[in-house]
Amino acid sequence: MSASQQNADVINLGPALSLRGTRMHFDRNAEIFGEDEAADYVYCVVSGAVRTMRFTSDGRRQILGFHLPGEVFGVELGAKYTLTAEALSPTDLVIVRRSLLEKASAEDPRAARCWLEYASRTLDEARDHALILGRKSAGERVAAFLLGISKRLLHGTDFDLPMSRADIADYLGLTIETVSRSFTEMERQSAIALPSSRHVVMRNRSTLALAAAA
Amino acid sequence: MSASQQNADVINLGPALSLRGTRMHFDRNAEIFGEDEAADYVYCVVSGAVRTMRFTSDGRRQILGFHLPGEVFGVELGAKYTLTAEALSPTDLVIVRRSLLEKASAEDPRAARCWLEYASRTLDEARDHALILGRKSAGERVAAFLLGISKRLLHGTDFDLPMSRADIADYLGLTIETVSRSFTEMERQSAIALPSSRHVVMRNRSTLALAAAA
DNA sequence: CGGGCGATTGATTGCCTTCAAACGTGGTGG
DNA sequence: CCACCACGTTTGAAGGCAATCAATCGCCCG
Repeated sequence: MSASQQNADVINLGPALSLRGTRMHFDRNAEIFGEDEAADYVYCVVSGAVRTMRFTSDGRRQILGFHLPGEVFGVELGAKYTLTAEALSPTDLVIVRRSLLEKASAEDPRAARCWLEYASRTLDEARDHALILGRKSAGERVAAFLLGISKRLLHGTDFDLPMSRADIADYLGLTIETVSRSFTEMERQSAIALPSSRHVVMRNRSTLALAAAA
Repeated sequence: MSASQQNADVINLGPALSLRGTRMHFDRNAEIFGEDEAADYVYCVVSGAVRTMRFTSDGRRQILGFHLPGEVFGVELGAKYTLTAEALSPTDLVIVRRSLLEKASAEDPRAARCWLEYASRTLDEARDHALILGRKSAGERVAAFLLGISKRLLHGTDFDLPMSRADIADYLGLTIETVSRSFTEMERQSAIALPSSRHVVMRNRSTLALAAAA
């Protein structure tokens, strides 16, 4: 499948930072780590997908990010995780002790740089997310979401969404129904096609980009 | 005024990371740095206050954070700033070359740790902000904002807001009118008093905490 | 005293949520 | 093998919360 079989149990944080780890499996909806747990590991998705999220005291959920195959997550800078991670579907991960990452960074400035760049990207994404949540309409949010996701897992013209409408809604600060209606509307505009609810065909990227108004 | 006069031109990123810098002044609404500029400096507010923000292509503004006296901002991990910073009022800052910070971190692991902890806090705040923007009502947002701000600049029972209703609105993803109505409502509930539009008296913190529903 | 800007308040609109029902699909057990 | 059930999704109708439009107020400064 993958070009490099030897990368099976290796996390790649950049050109100068590869770490050998352990393979683990998580069932759908299984918790990978929880808020306030010691942040002793970093993770890389091999197959499946992951959501990270935070909750209000009365149980409302905000999804902060999705993590797709090849992507790293759980790299916290503080001592504890400040969010919760769950598997969206049956998921294989590589986990690496955080201490190994810190050791590598201490020894090699280039490795430390990779780590910083990773953190930088995370922060940048959080800021874009705030812009979407604070200042965009429902249609714009969904369009932006589709563009962002498609950039990460598009092969050819179409792809499968690894998450439900409920997950998308909790990521975009909307309801399931509004997400569904927005999908239908994008389809009506021929920006996408939806042969099934999880399968998205990109029909007109520029229409989508226009609708995202980023 | 301040307890320690000798700290005048020093940025304090933590117990093990103090750096001597240069004092600078910015007028109200002056740009301190802009998106895509080289992130060559880090900043600390001496007096006044600062907003950091990002824009949509059609000009809508999302304020990402406010920075009050004693607080550090502009510590980017990547090569360029990914946001814009402006002075809320006539503001004095201490600026330090980023290279000095990097040098200190390379030489002293404790200094590097301070830097990490700073970045960690920034990311944590961004996540809380996403939760507020995505999943809270107008009243909850304003209550959470007042609690957060008061924790940072409360002396006794009251404080002065350094920012306008428009700034608060763009921070909370609301309109000026909605922010104003929420303030009035909090006042009606005796959670706060507003002798003038910028001056807030904390009357009942627990009412506010209840309204914030965090 | 007049002008300008920010804040408040009121009236109305509209977008998204809520409530409700139907649809489709995948899985299970009869 | 098919019927049935559970769950996720879609669609429809109604309601509500915040946005928009608009007018007034208050304050600072000229």
